[in-house]
Amino acid sequence: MIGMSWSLPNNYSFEDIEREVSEYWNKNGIRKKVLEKAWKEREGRPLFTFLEGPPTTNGFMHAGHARGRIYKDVMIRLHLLRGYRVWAQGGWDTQGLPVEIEVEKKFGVKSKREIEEKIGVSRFIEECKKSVDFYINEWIKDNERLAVWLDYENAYQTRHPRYLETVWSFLKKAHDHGLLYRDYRVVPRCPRCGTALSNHELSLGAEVVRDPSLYFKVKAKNNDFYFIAWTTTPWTIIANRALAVNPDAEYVLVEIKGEKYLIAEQLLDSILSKLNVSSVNKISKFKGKELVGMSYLHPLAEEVPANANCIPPNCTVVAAEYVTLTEGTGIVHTAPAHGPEDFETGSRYGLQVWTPLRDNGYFGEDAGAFAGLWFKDANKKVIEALAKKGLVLLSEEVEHEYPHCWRCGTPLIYYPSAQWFFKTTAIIEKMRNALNETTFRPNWGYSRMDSWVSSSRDWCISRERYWGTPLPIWRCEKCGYTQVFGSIEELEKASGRKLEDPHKPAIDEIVLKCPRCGGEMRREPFVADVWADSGVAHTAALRQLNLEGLHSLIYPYSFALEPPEQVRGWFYTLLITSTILHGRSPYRTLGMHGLILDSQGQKMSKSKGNVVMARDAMRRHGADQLRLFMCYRNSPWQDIRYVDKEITEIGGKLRIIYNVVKFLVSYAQLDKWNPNKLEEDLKFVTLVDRWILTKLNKVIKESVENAENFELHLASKALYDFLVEDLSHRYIVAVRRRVWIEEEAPEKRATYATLYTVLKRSLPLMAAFTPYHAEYLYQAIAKNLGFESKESVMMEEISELPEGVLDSRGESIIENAFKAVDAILAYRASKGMRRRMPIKRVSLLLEQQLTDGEKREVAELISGMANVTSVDIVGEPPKGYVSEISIEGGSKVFIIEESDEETLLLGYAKELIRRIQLMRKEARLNYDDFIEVELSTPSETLKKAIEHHKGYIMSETRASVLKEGRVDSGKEFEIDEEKVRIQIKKV
RNA sequence: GGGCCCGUAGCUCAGCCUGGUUGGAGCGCCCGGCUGAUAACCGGGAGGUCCGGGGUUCGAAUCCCCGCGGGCCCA
Repeated sequence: MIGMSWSLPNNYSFEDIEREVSEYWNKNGIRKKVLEKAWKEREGRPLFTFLEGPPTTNGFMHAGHARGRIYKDVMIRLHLLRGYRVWAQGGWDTQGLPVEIEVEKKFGVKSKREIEEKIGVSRFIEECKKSVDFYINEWIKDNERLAVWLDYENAYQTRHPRYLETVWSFLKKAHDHGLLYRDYRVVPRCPRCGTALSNHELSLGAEVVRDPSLYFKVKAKNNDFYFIAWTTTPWTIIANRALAVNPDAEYVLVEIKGEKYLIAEQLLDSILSKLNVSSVNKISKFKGKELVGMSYLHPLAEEVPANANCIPPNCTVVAAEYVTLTEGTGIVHTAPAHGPEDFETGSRYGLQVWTPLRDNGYFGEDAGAFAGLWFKDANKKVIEALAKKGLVLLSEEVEHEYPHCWRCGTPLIYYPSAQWFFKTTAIIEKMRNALNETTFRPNWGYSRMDSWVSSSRDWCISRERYWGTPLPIWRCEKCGYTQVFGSIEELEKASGRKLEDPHKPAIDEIVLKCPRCGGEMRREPFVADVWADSGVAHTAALRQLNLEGLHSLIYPYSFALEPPEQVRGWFYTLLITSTILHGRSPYRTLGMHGLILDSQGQKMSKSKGNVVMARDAMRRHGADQLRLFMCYRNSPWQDIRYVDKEITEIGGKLRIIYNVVKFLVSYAQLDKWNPNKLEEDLKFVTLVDRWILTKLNKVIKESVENAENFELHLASKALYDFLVEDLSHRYIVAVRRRVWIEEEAPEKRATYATLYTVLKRSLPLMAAFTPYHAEYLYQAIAKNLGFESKESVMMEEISELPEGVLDSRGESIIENAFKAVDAILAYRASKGMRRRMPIKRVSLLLEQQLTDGEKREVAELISGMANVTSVDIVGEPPKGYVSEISIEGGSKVFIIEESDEETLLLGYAKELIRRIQLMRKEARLNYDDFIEVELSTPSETLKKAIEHHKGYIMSETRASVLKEGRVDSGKEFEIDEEKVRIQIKKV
């Protein structure tokens, strides 16, 4: 346990660290302070304004959400640390079907009728509000745990009156420009939810399903042949009103088994092979347009009364360009009520838009034999009825994509109804121009979004539901005159009523008098598509706070970040509304991030049950490990597999960094070193110190620049690999002998000063990625070494990036020295020599010219790291040597002499030291405890080693007494088959 | 049918934009070593038709074209 101490115990625990930091932040309101300072005290600084894509408040945060939020936070922190003036308002998507469905589940109701009859609209809406409150609260908890620093206190909520007013002003402006219209149209509809869906919602819920693939015969009227039509939705045949052909295609009349069939020539072979018919007699041939106008007998005339007496143009052949010859028969069964294209054809030819299907998905009484059936269940009955009359040519099944409700999974139907539309098609070019101002990360996002925008269709913005932004549209029942209100105030003025809450049901009570005919005007009974809610965030978020005055400063937002599916969702609706309200793109840079897959590479989904919740991931790994994993593992825009082992592995870097800090703090404390005389101490730096300081500069620059380009994988790799590989594995290994010196030494001061400098400058950058660890280590250094720290590492600034390389010469010398060390170690390994056994003499030929002092330093470094008794730095190859190893350019290592008796004895002395150290560790002695050592060995070699190196052994092991004698307790070891028994005792 | 992304060691991925010495890292595996911050680490090894095929070039994992496979999206 750490407690609020900023201590550095031996048993590293990320749980303890994160708990303590979390308490510290909460107790002192650090998040709020940092964000406030970054806005209020940085006037005139470069701006970074972030637009939060509001999470829907209908469930908990899962790993995929967490990934996006981590990146958002890293970008925000980075800009905070870089000294930007930062705007980071939170936001919540609080209305719409997703919220309603959550509440429906709670009540166990499944249809709109049940909501209205069992619960009542008013109570249902109250429950929606409560549910939203609950989930916002839970999300904030997870966000705080994840250390996502947004301003939650001032977060926008789409349900707020001043927020949803902006949806109204958008609609009003659209209406003023003639871009809002009511139309009777065939739209995708969820029969369960009882509402129409927009086209972009349609694409959210496509599923592969098995459906009938029915080839059926339609008897020509006053003729002896059959049209062959194909469908995967036999239930729509009930509402059939025409057969469509491609006017330019060729059709043939063929005879099979005594019957005559009409079919597209190009598709004849594929049909014949399905029927197992090898050859046929082609009777005659027609162009599609020659068939137009021919009448047929409705295939379900007997079963459905309304189909019995079709009057042309109903039940005739019509022409349609969209009829393709890639599948089916080239003759498309057309039901104007159940397909958008069918509807268009229907209105061109004046076909009846007729259906006995009700909008709840069940057939009504007028469906005759099919009355009361669920539309999907009617498939089977229709096929049976046709079969009975011999009208089925071929009935099989096919796997294909069919649209389903993206929230409840019910198969959708196309259904005619009156809806409100925004004329997106009229502003496509404006939107594309606006989009030109936006940069994408990665930049292929641009072409993706541009092509989506280019193919825009009009946006069905009305939903027949309860909990949402009410459409502010009043329409006269008598004359159809329409009025759209752009604000609550406007509506209040017109109605003379105060509106406490602009939601349903209160708002529906407002009835206005028609200014044109004096009739009664009632509100159109719709709420707005939720995508319109979040889609006005660029303006509504400030309006909610009564901060419209800041709009010109904050808008267009610097940055937003979401998964690429938002190209057709939020990014898209933001662009639409922004183009209408302000004539430009609402965001300067858009980032996109990839998915989280499960460990098998499968997409996470509720149905598969493989979803990882954010809080579970954090319970297991902590926030920082998860954050680092997300940043380090892969580029932000590629998918990542969630694998526990890999999170732990990458997270392990944090432990190493912890230990680096512990190394500095524990030795500096022993030496009572502090950074008061930092400048002075830095004057003592040697080559290896300069090497790490130079690298530090490079790395900070590289990391920050990559992060600013949203290449967080490169940014985090640069920083964390530097800290782990260069600082911990190289630098500390190289210099640790210095801190073991127990007297005042300039190189020791230099080491502390260097380590301190590297950490002090790395930790603020680290705070962007792993804020808990950065804060803890920052405070730990401050409290234990005593420097004047900021209240939080997040208040530090990385405002200036170092320019260029400070010391390339020193850098290359040290790099070569390290290579020489590696080469000697490799040589040793190839000879089967133990590391502890010293090599007698080595010469290093370096390309660079070194001063005597530098030579001494490099020699010492190599001697220590590679365990060589004597190292010479030379200018030309030595006369005699055992082995020559090239390292880089012209630099070479020469092994002059491997060993002699003296090094052998020294080696044995080191073996003994090692074993004594091990015993010290096992006895849990402190670094500065003194011991008495007693040894006994029959080995002459070991005895000699002890004799020759007594002082060395004693000083290395902090022994005040070292003697040979009879030892019967302690521990026995074997060194090269020589036995030795050692006993230690604390003094 | 169209658009976008991806295909490099057993696994996860860098490198590709701006072509150039024997193509890298981490993990895993085998062998050896080391361990007074570091249940850490160090050295060596095995393991690759850089998806395939064409082209450009003195030279292609990298640029171009055509395929194949996987993913996302649209139709």
